[in-house]
Parts: sequence; structure tokens; C-alpha cells
Amino acid sequence: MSETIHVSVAWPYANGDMHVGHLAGAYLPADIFARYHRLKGNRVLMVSGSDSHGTPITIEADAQGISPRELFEHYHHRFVKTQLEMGISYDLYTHTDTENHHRIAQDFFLKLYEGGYLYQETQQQLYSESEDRFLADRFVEGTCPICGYEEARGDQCDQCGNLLDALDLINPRSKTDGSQPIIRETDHYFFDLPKFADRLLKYLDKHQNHWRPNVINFTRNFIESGLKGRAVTRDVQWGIDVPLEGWEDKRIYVWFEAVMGYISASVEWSHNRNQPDAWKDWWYNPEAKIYNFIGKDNIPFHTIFWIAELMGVERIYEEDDSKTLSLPYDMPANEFMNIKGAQFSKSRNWAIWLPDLLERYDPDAIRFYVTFAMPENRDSDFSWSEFVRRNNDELVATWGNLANRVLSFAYKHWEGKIPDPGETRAIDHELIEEINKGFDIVGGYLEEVKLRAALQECFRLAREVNAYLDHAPWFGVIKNDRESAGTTVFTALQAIDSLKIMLSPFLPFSSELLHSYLGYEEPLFGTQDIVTIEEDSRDHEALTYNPAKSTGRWAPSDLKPGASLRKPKPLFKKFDDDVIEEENNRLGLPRQ
RNA sequence: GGCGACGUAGCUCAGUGGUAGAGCAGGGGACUCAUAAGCCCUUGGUCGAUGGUUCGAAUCCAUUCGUCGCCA
Repeated sequence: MSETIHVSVAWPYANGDMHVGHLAGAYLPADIFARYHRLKGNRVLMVSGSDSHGTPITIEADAQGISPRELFEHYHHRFVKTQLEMGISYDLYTHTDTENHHRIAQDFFLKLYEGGYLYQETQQQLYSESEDRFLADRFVEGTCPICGYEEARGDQCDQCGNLLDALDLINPRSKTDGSQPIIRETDHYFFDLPKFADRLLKYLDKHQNHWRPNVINFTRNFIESGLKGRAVTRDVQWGIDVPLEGWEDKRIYVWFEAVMGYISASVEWSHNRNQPDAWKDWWYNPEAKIYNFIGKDNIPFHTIFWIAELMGVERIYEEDDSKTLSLPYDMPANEFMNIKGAQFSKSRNWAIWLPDLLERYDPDAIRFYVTFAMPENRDSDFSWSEFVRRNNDELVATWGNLANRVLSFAYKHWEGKIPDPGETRAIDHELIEEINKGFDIVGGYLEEVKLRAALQECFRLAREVNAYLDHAPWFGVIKNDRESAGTTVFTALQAIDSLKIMLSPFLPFSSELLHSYLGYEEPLFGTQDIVTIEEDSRDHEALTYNPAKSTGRWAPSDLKPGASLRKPKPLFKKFDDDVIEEENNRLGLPRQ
């Protein structure tokens, strides 16, 4: 029976390029998962987008002398391109500065406000008279009250590392013009999280058996150590207007609205397809399973704040008051992918940037290594020597070579046609049976989001086929027992055809290529497109997935003897060992 | 300082009470269809340390050392 699956993917913050940590943390696992479910014939909706608001974008824009919108659109464009090239198959990848998202975020805000979940409180904050605005912590510098360092930032001192309250800085000054700010009172709305504590704990109880232990433990601990109200408005210019009279100078806090993108993007996708209510098949369907792929730094924002928002809103754009918004079924958070043991750092350029990586390597080689090194249980390490080793000694040697040796042999000796299996033998049945069991085993791992285990099983099966080819008669008997050779080659082709499907969520590009070598006319997957979506006041760029022509099915091979093959070429490239030193030398240098 | 994670073969990692595992690398062998790839065999570990619980501990508890993260 077909299932309904929503794949919500964490929204990347559009103030810098994507790096390999992003890919390993959320985007690649989400894509593998979504592709698998599509092959299973399940109804999948995978959405995300660029998070375009918030202070870091304003600061970066100020530094570059451009507007926040120009800045985030620059990175949004690069995100779209990078993810297209990487094959991250969003049904819709949009951003948070669309009219659609603004409207939905404001409606959410009002719903929570009317529901009594927002309360007002007066705070003290630094205000710049010369700039006529409140200064976010990151816009203030001053002397650290703890160590006396004179260049401390408003939120943290770089010398002693202590976190600071900007109000405690000695001799505070505006980072923009150096003027001395004054303390001024300001009103803000706060989200009443303590009201949700009991319901959140019940929600966790319901899911504790299938969530990852780190996610459930962290979340429970966070709730039990006491939830506090969190400000949902800010005194900034860049962001979504607070939809209340007298609050025109304030914006909705970015953490509060960005997560609503999971719904706003679903709504936008429906709208773009002229099926305005289609999104409800996921968000108002108790049978639908919503999976939220995130990095560990995002855990509380999703497992607590976002869930509380959904609970508080109850329903939106829905008349039937017996229905409430669906809550995520799982939040498979990954840990971090570090580089040689040290955490990613933009300022030190300690990063593997995806646009750079894609210039030099094929997406499947990257996807393969990143999946094998995926930080599912704990932090993992990106290492160039491992990248080269995994590529050369496993991807190329075990799988690429297997496909190539069988296909080229078949193509050469049977005039480009699939040989007839003739009379099959026990060894053939044993192999095919083993391969066919893989669909359940690999599929089971994928459903539990154990992606590394799934990929390992695929490779174990590929080794089985290689071993089979050592025992079965083929190249040695091609001259005097063509029939036996045909049986072996047909069986091996069948095995490869099946493995191609199992590997395709991980390696979509090379699987598609192999699919065509095996003679298929129609592709496994649909197509990805960059589109421009028009709204009344502005357009935006988006990445979409069109499944119309996809024919891939999560099922054993059904190869037809006599059908035509295409002339095969190696699926993957080997890397020279020099790559390791070259790439290591690039690390930490200023970026070109 | 508080909280938490991690420390298992040369490398990357599985393994949460019942005789230490995988892949790759290293060594040996037979083969040649294939990107010198593949196959068979094989060498590697007192599971960070110490103490405890248990018939039995990599696995539970305590202490400790080391690495890292989050928070103050």
C-alpha cells in the first residue's frame, strides 16, 4: 500500500556558500530518503528553501555595501545551482522572502496571538540615536566586563570566550558608526513555551521508540530542565512585519518564522501546480508521515519550538475543526561532519565548499563518500585521503568495475544485445535470490534512515556478484560453450540491473547512466528545473522536481533477453593520489 | 564551572551483558572479462586506564586520563 511521506529539510541560512557539512547533515540524507520513497511508489513531497532573514545577513550585507535582499538572493541563487548539480531533488526549494511565506508567517503569528500563546514584555536594549535604531547584539562592540578585552562583541568576547549580554559591555559602541548607544526600553512578544511542556513530553513519549536516542535525550533534557518564553519579535528592519497595529517598526524573529517554511513551501508547491489544497494531503492527513531532516545544532528549534508552534496553531486554512495540523513523525538529526577533527569555520575558511567540490568531482563520487562518512551517530570526519580511497578502492573497484566488466563483455560478445539465459543453474538462482532479498534489507535500512548501513549492504551484494563471476563459467568458455557463458552474463546483468535500483537513491547520476547502458529508454527519476515564480510585487527563483517521466521502481530486475544494450563506458573516474596533497593544501587558505 | 558526546585492528567505523566484527590498507595464492580492477586465503585489537556489580562486561556503575561540543 502506498504511503504519504513529507520530507522537510532544514532551511540553510543564506549568508555564505554551502559546505560539505550541510550536505552530510541534512540535504543528502533527505534526498536519499525521498528518492527511495519515490521508487517505492509512495507519494513524496520534499521541500526546503533559503532562510533569508536575520541579523547575520544584515551584517554581511552592510559589510559588502549591498542590501540584505541582494545579499541573500546572491547566495540563494548559488544554493539552487549547487543543489541542482548535487541532485538534491526538492519538489520545491524556495526561500522565506516570498509573499507567500510572509503571509503564512503572519497568519501563524496571529493564530498564536489569538490563541493566547504570545505575551508581551518590556526589555532594555541598546539604541543608536545617530542611526535611529535598536542595535542587535552583533551590532555592538565594547570592553568585555570579564576580561577587559576592548574589542568584545555584543554577544560574545573573542578573547576570553565568554558569552555576554550587550547591556553589560563597558563603553559600548555601534559597530556601524562607532557612536555610543543609549539604553532604551522596548516591548516584545514572547512565545509561551512553558504552556506546551506537558504536551511536548507526551509527543516525545509517542515517538521515543523510533527517534534517534541523541535527539530524544537532548530534547527531553531540554524540556525537563525548564522551558522559558522566547522573544518572537525584534527591533530590526529586515524581516517579516509584525501583523499588529502599533508594531510597524518591528519584525518577526527569524527563528520563529523560518520553520514555518515547511508549510509555506508546501502551500507554494500546491499553488504552483494549481492544486491549492494539495498540501493538506500531508499536513492534514493523519496517515501522512512527516520526516524532518536537520543537523544537531537545529534540534531544539525543531523538536520543541516548531512542534509547539504547530500545536499552538492547531489548524490553519482549514474549516473542519475536527482536524489539526500533523506533527512530524521523525526528526533524524545528524551530528557534524568535521574536517580533520576540527569543526567547520567560515572565518578560517576551514571548509569544503560544495561549489568548489563540484568543479572538480562528479556528484556521485561526492555523494558516495559523504554517505559512507555520514555522521549518523556521532561527529565524523571529512578526510581527503579517505575520499580518494573510498572512491578508488570501493566505488570504482567494487561497483563501477563490476558494471563495466559485465556490460562490456556482453556488448562485445552478443552484438550489443542482452544474451539469452538459456537453462539456468543453482548458482544463478542463489545469486538472484540473494540480490532480491536486498530490496527488503536495503529498503528496511532506508526506512529507518540508517543510510550507511543501507549503502554497505548494497556493496556487500556487489561483492557477491563479483564472487559469483569467479565461480560461474563465462570468459573461459565463450569460445566453446557460448550458452553457459550467456547464462552467466545474463544472470550478472540481472543482478547489476537490480543493484542499480538499490543504489540509485545514493548514486542517482551514475545509476541513470547505467540504466541507459542496460538499454532502457525512460529514465529512473524525474527532472530538476530552476524556475522563476512570479508574485505580485516580486519574482523568486526556485528549484523544482518533475516526476512525470520517472519509471524507476523499487523491484527486482526484469531484463528482456535479446533487448539492445548501449555501448558502455566506465561509470566513475579514479583519482590520482596527488589529489590528496593538492586538496589538503587548499584547506584553510583564503578562498579564491 | 555545569551538561553532554566520544575514546574498539594501520585507517574509517559497526557492535549496549554471553566465546572481539566489517570494509579498506598490509602479507600470500590462483586467475585475466574489467578503470592492474575482481576472486580465494591470511597477519593485525589485554575494546583509553583503574576499580566495582555479575556465573559472565567493549557493553552496567564509580573514579580517572584524553579529545570535542553545548551552555554559564
